Amino acid sequence: MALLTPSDSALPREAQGRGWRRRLLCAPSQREVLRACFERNPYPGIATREELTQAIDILEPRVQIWFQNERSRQLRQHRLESRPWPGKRGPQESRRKRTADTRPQIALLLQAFEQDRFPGITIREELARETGLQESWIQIWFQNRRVRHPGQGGRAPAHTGGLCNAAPGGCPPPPAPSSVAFTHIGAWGKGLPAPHMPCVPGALPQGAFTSQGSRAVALLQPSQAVQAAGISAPAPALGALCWVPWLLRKWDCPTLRLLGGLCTPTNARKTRTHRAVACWALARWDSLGPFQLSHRTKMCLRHPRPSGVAGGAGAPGRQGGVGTRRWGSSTSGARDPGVLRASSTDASHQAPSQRLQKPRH
DNA sequence: GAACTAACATAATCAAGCC
DNA sequence: GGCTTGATTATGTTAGTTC
Repeated sequence: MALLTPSDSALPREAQGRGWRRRLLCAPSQREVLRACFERNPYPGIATREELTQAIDILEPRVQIWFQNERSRQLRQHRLESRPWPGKRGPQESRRKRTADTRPQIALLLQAFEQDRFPGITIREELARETGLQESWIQIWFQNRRVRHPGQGGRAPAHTGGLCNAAPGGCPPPPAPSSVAFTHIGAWGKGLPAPHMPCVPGALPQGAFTSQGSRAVALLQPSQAVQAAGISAPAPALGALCWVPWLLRKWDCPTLRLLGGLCTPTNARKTRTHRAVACWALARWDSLGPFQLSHRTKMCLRHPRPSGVAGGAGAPGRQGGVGTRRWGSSTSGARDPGVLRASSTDASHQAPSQRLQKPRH
């Protein structure tokens, strides 16, 4: 059943090794099967997806993407019509088995990651050939790698224009633990009092950074953050907020491991100490004013990304249809609201992506 | 040009498996 | 139990295709 009809359009970006995968055009019959399956279960496990792959001749990763997009559409539609989303029903289908030991191939991937953190389809397929791994696995590997090793690797995504994913050439080495002071991510605090750094090429000094990918989080240089917070301590040449999770791991610093009860992820044991991003615990910008000394040693976990905060592949300039959701209105029972989230409902929590416009290209 | 939608991005989380 | 890391989710943007 050869129903795949990729377009014949030119792929100049792919030719450069940075392009997107060629679009899959679902035939009506394929879509029908997918929709029928979606009706039965919008969250198919690997077994079902594999079955679909066999049935309609669409690769499993494409099936997975289709279900992601379809869920997104349906969820949006349900919200618009104020209908409850049925969510997961029936017994949970099993996940894909963890990919076996990939150590032999990792070196090659690391090398590729160093050169380019956002490989296009051509490069990913090339890596897949060389390693014998699936291209979709490589894509996931890069996703996870970018999140967990923000300071490593090469260029920012091509589509982010002037935004950088890290300073050119990656983040600078982290400062010594003794002098660390963390920046404040205004996006998740209330009433960010300080100016935003412009995110245009050349505007950010070495070591400054924007958030991952194109998610244009307003940020401060450490010195600015300290200044804004009224901290008199000398501002270290802190390179990047993106180091924080890394620091948490590497330094094993108890002062960075406080407030375990602040967020209550289901998997708290595994996430509590790692998924932290810098924000000064208890230091509510609006209510407490300048930091008090007692706050300096406290870190809190960042609450989950609020709905409406752009997490997407590109510029924040456009208002997506889903982007108007208020915080705390998650439709997913799986996502932990967290303590901070519960108090984060006012309009000052505007998504950073809505405040910081990325120059379009 | 607008609408639709596959592809891709993120953060957050779950969970397997190793130490 | 702590940690690493593969897999999955929700959500948002980009860009190709169709009308």
